[in-house]
Amino acid sequence: MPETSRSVADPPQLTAEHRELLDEVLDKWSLQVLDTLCERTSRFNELRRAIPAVTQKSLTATLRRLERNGMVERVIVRTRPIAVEYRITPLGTTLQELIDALLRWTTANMPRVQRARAHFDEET
Amino acid sequence: MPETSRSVADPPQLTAEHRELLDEVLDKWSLQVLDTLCERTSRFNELRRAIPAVTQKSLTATLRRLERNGMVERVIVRTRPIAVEYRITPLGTTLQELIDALLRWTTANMPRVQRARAHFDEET
DNA sequence: CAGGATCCTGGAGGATACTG
DNA sequence: CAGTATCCTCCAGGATCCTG
Repeated sequence: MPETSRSVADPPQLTAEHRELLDEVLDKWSLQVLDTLCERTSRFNELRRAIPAVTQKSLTATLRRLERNGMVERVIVRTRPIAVEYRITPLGTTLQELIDALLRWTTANMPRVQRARAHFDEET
Repeated sequence: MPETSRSVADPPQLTAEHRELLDEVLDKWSLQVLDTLCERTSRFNELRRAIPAVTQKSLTATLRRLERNGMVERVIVRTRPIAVEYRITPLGTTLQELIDALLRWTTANMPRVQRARAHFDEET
């Protein structure tokens, strides 16, 4: 069948829906939150301490977003005062593997990038 | 040496530098620009037509950013009027492979994500 | 054709104060 | 402790007009 075939692994189409999911899940704070939760389940204020630069508002928003998309699970512990634990889900773990691939790529190619930048910046 | 060892593939550290590179290179329009240029070298207005939603300003900014980071190459063709070709670099190709991995992940997991969202949204 | 220059606006996200 | 509720700022990015 002479379909206009692409390469071997047939890269999927980038729709607005996929773009939006990536935005929600790869956003500024999500990477650090997921990274922290991969090491161990944490409570709200533990996360704040693990990620000092995040504000309470942004952390809440990030956790809600990740929870809504099924990346983390929110577990309420009925003590007094209340405690809330955040743990990564299996789906979140698959995402973390992807993020690690991103970080390995940046690490491996940062020198080339910096040379490209230096070259670009010194022109004119 | 009893360093605090991590897992097998030792996931690299997320520094501000790496975060910033990912932001510059995985941004809203970059994915579509890279995707288009992977299929074939294109000129400015070809890109505009390939990505109808992008404004001229945003496309220019995206191309400059990608060029600065060594992902695309800008080739000036001295005709009248002038023509400019944008082609993907080897480094850009490695990035595209990564993006394809992202898209494969979203494609594979979109059903789970949508179930998670439905579940989350119907709770009160 | 391939941009540069301006003006403008929405909405992300910080700071701060309060609460079940 | 784990959030909500407001207010406010800032700037990415769209719309528009102009040019080598």
